[in-house]
Amino acid sequence: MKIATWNINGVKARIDNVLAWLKEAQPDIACLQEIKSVTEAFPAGAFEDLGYNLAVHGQKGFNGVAILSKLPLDEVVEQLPGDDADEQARFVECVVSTENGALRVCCLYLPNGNPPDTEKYPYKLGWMDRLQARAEALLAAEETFVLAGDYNVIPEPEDCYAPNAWIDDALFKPETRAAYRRLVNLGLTDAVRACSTQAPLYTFWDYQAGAWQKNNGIRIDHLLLSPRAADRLRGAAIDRHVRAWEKPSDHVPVWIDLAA
DNA sequence: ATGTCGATACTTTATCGA
Repeated sequence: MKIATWNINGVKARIDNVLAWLKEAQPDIACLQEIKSVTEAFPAGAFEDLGYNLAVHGQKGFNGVAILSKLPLDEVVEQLPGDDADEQARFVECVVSTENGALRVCCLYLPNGNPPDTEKYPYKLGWMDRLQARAEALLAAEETFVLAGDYNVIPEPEDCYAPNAWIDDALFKPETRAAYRRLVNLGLTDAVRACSTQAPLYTFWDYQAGAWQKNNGIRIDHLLLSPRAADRLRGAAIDRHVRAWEKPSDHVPVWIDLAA
């Protein structure tokens, strides 16, 4: 089965691209970030017509996430536990039934955190602590799960075009990378890195300064797999050709192929 | 070279977030 993640940068602006990509890629499950829409305004019918069940956690103007799934959604959680005062729509997770048992898919839009000398950065690090706790709880329950989304984290220097230019950025600061390493070191598998011998591998190219034309990209969209999910990993890919389409998102879809 | 987008509001241009 194919599970994808894609920051679409606005569902209203991107609906034609998203539908075209869904028809081309045929993912079983697609985790979308930055829908920039309230739940009520999300174009559910267009996705239901393609055979998808929906779990949408929207917000006015910014953020917003959604899961599209061809399998029925047995359970949906719309909040990352750990802070009831957090009103930003950055998380939705679901459980689906597969031939190999229950699979939990978490769709996350981790805070950007810039500029780092503002309250935005501690919010990002706090959010990463909560994600760590969520992963620990699911591992303790021996669940099979995938954490898919826009992490706004450049894991390693080889994941960006000019590491020295990113040193003070919230996406690459040592504290950010350390928090991401703590998460992975729980025993999770970075699917794209596990399936590739290449570097660099980018998933985002800024709209500015001809970043796409110069291939000045960064790798910030990740699928982290629990051990039981990693055992079923058959492949992973980045659909970078989508960045060359008309009116593209600044991110491209990233997907994995799991056995059954 | 902070060079581009998308969404919002007491809109028709400035702002915010990325």
